[in-house]
Amino acid sequence: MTPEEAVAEQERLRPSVSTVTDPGLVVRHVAGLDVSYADDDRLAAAVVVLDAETLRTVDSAVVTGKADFPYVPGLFAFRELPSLLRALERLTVPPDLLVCDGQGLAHPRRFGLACHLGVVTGLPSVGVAKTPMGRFDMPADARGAHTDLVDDGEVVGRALRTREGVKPVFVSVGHRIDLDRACAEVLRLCVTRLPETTRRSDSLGRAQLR
DNA sequence: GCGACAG
DNA sequence: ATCTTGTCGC
Repeated sequence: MTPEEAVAEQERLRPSVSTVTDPGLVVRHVAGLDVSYADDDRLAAAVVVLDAETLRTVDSAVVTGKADFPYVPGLFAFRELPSLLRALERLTVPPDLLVCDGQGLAHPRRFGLACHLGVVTGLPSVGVAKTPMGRFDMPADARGAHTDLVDDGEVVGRALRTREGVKPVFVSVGHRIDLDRACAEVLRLCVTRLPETTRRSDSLGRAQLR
């Protein structure tokens, strides 16, 4: 797939994104997804499923593969999506929400990895990124404090303080969820700066490469 | 033309 | 993404 075709694919799928939360949505099992890279072109896609209440890991899956698409800002999903989908297929416990390592709507074409993964799977999803794709004012110090993440005049997400005294993370809607709920779900997954879903999938993936 | 640009 | 344990500070 060429970069041009990838962009066309994003524009084709983008209209399917929903920012509405199903009134009956109960998030009991949350999946965290992440991809780790080796020195060569090998990679490991990992997904863990946590009990949202206790934060216990109730399921996980890892797959190895090759990076067949280069890292291009704005086309990040095309590098990680194929392997992440393979890992998701291996789960036994079906997740109610996907927490992705990257942006959702906070993307130049409003279709980051979290949106892509959400639309393709049909599952609610949120993006949690460590660096912003847009401008923001620093939120207050308290855990839970947040400010708008703005790109091109639009509010595309939030800078969320998940822990006092540390840099905020950047939350944006992926699919089938609203921004308030997305932030609430992310916050309850945070013991340290990053959600437990992200931390555990990250360590599972890098362990697989060893 | 120059800088920006998730992981 | 990746290189990476102990250590400084509140």
